[in-house]
Amino acid sequence: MEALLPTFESIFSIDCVIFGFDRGELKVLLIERNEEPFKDSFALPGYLAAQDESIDAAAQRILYELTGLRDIFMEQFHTFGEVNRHPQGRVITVAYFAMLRINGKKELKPISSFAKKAFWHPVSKLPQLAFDHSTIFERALLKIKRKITYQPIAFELLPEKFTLTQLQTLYEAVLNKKLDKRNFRKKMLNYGILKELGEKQKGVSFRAANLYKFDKRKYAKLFKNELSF
Amino acid sequence: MEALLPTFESIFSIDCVIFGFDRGELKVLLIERNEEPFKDSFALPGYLAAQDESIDAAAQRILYELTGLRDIFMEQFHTFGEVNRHPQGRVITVAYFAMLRINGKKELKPISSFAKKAFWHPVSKLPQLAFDHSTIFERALLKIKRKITYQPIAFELLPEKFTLTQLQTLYEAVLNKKLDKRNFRKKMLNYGILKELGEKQKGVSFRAANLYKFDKRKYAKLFKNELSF
DNA sequence: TTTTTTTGGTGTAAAATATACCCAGTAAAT
DNA sequence: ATTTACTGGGTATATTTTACACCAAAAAAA
Repeated sequence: MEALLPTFESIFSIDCVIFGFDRGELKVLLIERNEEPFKDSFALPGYLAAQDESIDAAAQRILYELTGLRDIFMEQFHTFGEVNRHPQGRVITVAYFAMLRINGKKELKPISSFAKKAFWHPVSKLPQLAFDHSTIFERALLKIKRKITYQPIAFELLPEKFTLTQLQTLYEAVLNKKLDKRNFRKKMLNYGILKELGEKQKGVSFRAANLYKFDKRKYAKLFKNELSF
Repeated sequence: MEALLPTFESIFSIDCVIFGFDRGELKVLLIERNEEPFKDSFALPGYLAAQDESIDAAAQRILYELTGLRDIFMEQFHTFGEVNRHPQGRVITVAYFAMLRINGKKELKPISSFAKKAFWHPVSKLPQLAFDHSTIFERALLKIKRKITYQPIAFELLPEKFTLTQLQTLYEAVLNKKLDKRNFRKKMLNYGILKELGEKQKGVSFRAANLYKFDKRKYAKLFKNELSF
């Protein structure tokens, strides 16, 4: 690489806002920092990018190192570049978000010692976060609020098989408002992207609901015709 | 600034996609580069950010230096961070877009010698651009196509007083499809964000059309009530 | 076994919104 | 006077959105 470019001590980092959904609650993945600055504080999983990796690749690597999660589809949504957002220098950060099934299988276990632990925290009553991470989080939340109304990102948060009530509860959690049950069902079923499985919920202490799954093929077809939610 | 952070020869830049509208055609602001790499090529106005300025401020400064334009409201839309997007080193670039009235008053005159000239180019039949600027441009175009359907960004492209036909032509240029005249008018007038001026177009060789202007106050009110296009 | 509790699942009417579609009026130029 | 080029308006239909309430099913408790 030629040294024709002026440089300064700039670095850039990646921060990830990973949303999950559990027991009717919307959650976000946080870490407890193990290094200064903001040692012991809660923060979004994020770290410095390396010289020889694209920002998308950096996002994948960093999320893995801090949480043990691999191959999560993340989407970039905003870059934060205020001069003093990092107390130790000029760091601009590219923020990504993702939606993720929280299930027992995927253990949260930081690989790097940079994070003491990684854990899910309810989106309501979020504590103060390190750096400008509260701002970053708010912006991510706004993003998924908008996006959920025109793209089927919600399904990423649910188990593969889910009931319509679970789906509705999720929408209500993200949008933070009540929805009408009949209209919600009508609308969802009308999109034609749900496949009814003919199976029932099990192990519940009330009438078992029908299970559905998201039908990717039908959605792809819908999308080709330029339709969206 | 303490030197606690690892650094590498990273830099970041800003690129601006400025849209304009003239004679029924959608245009984009390009520069002709005066420095290697890609000397003499066409490119989006863009340059390296400085250490002590936020990325938003850098965007303003860089646009000014390369085109002479000041105080243009720009919105960040994506950050491009492939490893090899710049032949001379690792440069990630934060891309901004803006909508701009093209009118005689604002002269395009690069302040910095980095650009030989700045000029408007029709969006259709755009030439090959330097670096990954063609990709950046495409992404910006997609962005405004979506955005124009739910936010009144179109008015920024028109003169202060405009006719409904001009407005429609603009929508057609951005969306790249024909719209029905009566429905378009009905819809626009229904939003209630246009103020009819009671004036007529002048100097046209056919029946003069009514002039309108965008009513910011009414739009602000609309927006408070969470409505959008 | 009966009752209670809890959730699942469904339809219709009214209102709002979006779509499709054409022709007379006006000004300017010749 | 005629031609040219554009403005400006209304209605019928289809689609989408909204509001709204009750019975069915299953498990748990009595």
